[in-house]
Amino acid sequence: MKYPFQEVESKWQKFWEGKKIYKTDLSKTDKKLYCLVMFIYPSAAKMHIGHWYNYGPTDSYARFKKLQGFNVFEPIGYDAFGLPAENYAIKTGVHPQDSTLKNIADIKEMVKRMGGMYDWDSELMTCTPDYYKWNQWLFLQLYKKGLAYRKNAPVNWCPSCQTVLAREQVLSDGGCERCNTTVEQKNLTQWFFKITDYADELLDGLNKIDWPEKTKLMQTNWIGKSIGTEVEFSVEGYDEKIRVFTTRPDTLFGVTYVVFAPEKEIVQKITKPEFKADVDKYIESIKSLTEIDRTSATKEKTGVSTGAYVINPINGERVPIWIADYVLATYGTGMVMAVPGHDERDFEFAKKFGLPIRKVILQPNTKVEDELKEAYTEIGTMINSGKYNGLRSDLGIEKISKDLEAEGVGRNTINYRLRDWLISRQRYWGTPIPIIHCQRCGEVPVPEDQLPVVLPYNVNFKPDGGSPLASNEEFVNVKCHMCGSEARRDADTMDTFVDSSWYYLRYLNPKFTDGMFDTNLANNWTPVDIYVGGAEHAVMHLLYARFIHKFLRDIGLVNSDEPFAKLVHQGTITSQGAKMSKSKGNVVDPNSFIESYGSDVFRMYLMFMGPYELGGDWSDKGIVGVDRFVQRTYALFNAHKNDAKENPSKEKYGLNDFNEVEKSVYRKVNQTLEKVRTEIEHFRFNTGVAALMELLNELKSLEECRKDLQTYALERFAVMISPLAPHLGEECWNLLGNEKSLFENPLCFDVDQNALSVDNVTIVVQINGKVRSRIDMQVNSSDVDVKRTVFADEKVKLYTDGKQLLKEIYVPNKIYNIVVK
RNA sequence: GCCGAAGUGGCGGAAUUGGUAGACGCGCUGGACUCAAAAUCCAGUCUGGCUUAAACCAGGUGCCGGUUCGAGUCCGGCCUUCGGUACCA
Repeated sequence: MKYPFQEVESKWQKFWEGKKIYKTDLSKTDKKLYCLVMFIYPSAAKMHIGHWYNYGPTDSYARFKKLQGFNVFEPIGYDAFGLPAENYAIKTGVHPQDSTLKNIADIKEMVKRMGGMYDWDSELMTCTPDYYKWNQWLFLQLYKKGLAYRKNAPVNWCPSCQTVLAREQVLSDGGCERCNTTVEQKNLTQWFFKITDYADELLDGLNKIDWPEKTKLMQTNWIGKSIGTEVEFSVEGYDEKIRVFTTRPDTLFGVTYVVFAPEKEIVQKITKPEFKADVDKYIESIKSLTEIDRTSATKEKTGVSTGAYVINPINGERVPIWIADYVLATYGTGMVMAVPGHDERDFEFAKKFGLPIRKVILQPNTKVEDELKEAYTEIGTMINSGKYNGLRSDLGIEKISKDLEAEGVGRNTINYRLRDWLISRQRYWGTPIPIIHCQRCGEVPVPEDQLPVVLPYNVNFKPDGGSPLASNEEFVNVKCHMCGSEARRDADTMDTFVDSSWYYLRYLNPKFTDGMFDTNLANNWTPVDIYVGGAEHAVMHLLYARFIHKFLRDIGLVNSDEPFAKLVHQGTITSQGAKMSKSKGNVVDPNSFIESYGSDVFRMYLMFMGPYELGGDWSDKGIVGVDRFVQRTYALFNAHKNDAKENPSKEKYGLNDFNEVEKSVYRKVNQTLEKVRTEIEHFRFNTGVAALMELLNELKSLEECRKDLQTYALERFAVMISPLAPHLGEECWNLLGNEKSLFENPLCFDVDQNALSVDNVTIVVQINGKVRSRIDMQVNSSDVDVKRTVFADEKVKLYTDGKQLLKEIYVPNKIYNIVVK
């Protein structure tokens, strides 16, 4: 009889739902385990393969932990605000709220069909006022502490999405993270969250969390902490002093010019009249360049002289001021000292414009008079550096830095690459920013008791350059809370990454009305024990959430430093070598597989495909293998109906109770218990499934075993397979005659360590490193016995007779290596 | 350019601290069942050599070299692919 997956799956789904087996009692914190998967972005009505790959295995992990007796909390929800819904609305006229709610309903049905053990009482969606109210409240707390502020700055503008983007949301090729359109630079007044205040802590905290090294490294690089010195130069002919940031004060004697970012205001002031025309022309010319062109490291360097000079504080030398676009206005002071001898960029620039190159660091094993063919950027001996000559340059860094500080012309400084998080968006489908702009009072926060600022349903969300909310008079026009005069609401909405920065806290009680979330529960249940999601969030969501968590801790709402104790990235499933996308037409629809094989088979196949962290290219070639495995499993249990009732097994047996076949089965069952446990524990589902397949193969000899051992084996098999194929597992368990559901009464069998021991081992005999023979010995035979047996072996004799014995290495129970000449 | 990960049969992929390379599955080949097919079951399946066959021998984990009794695993130098990053001073 074929496994009737439709019937079985819906039966157990109804059972679980009816018994509320998914429900977690959060008041019990003993053996608590918060297993979280990144919530769903409901931009389409269907769950695609990527969702299944993310949620299925994670749910299996959660179920496995539940069977082990953990009090598992596994919630799910919807990251419901965002651009795709709004773009869809622009195209079709369907309101984002309507399409989103519809999508969520469809997705929810699919998630249930998958057999996820989600706590539906904790379900949340970010687009409801009772959720986003707390985004606004969070904003106000940040605002109070000066961590939410508005400034005019050059920002990334996506002309297609018609909104600004945070820097994290611009791809490395300059494209928009959502739509790939090349972003433009614009000077706009925008809202920022001051994540940079937490830069150091975000860096240090990485040491305390169990995350993939690669992800931590990405965050480290993104934060880009750089320790250096700010050196003050005076501008010749002006009272003005300028400061440059350098990590190499040891090369200060090698400065032959300085470079300002062209957009620095001071450029206008210090440029000599006869250079003005060229300078203006240059500034104009770079305006037409895109950010990518401008910052491309492969682009040839350009720049012009201003005709002005600064004085080098270390030696009083006069060096020219140039402007060049390779100096970024937004990093450090926007001005750098140029040391062409020891900096690649400066070298290239100096070569091109004929500026002097001075060697001040001597490369070991080279001569002072050797010409520099390229910039030497490593440590060496200081030369041409006055009283510092002969000093090792890394020591020179400290020494000069100290001396500059003593002279009052320098100080130690730390710079970060990290910028503040730009959170305002000129779009409709998001959280309104709780600020009003009063003609008299200026920026006024909406009082907390007036939250939420509700997102109006009726707006013109067509993109015409401005924020859609701005055209909704009813929304925008308000009286100032301070003075009562006419005011306008801020018409921007928040980046949806604000929503996802704290949702894991809200899950604990999404109906909580006394605050953002229940602090008691949060203190007991966070940090999240295991968090699973895509690596593409490494420097976006995963950085933002850490920042917000630390802020919430600082205002006393949580007591932990980090939101996610352990992080696992699932790999990406591609299709024909490319990311699945509608535009490429390579999207694989999981539904057809669910319909022909059922969700257990599909889930298990996704796990069996390969290492979870690796993902891979989709192919359905092997799914029949998993299906066969399921069919054989079902057939086996069907042939053993009520075995557990009729022939109950003991908890444990002695190996002496068995004949050889029984011993072998008993051992294999226990080896598999051990194997499956460690594999699932480490998210190595592929080898976990393989171990169960091996066991099933071994169980071919089950009929030759005594009846109670059959029960012993089958019960354990059912329990092991149930996290991976939950419906099948329950069904098998039930077929054996067990009355209580596995997930209703979690159960986990211990490994009989005695069964893991073996009587006999095969010892491989190598001669000069080549395998020449194998001998079977009793386990832990004495070295003498092993040696005697080895040398009695015909093949060994063949290779050793008449040869000189040089060496013997015996690795007990494994290998016997003989070296002969 | 820099940083990181990975290269193993026809395919997806296994291989504790260096210790029998190719688990498990797909595919393929042969057989059983069948009037026949599908499904299922059984056997075989890294490559080459020699064999009716088995046994045996040689080679083999991207390439070149090294360490070691022994290397997919460690070290040095390359090549390729995929992620991240892009003049951050």
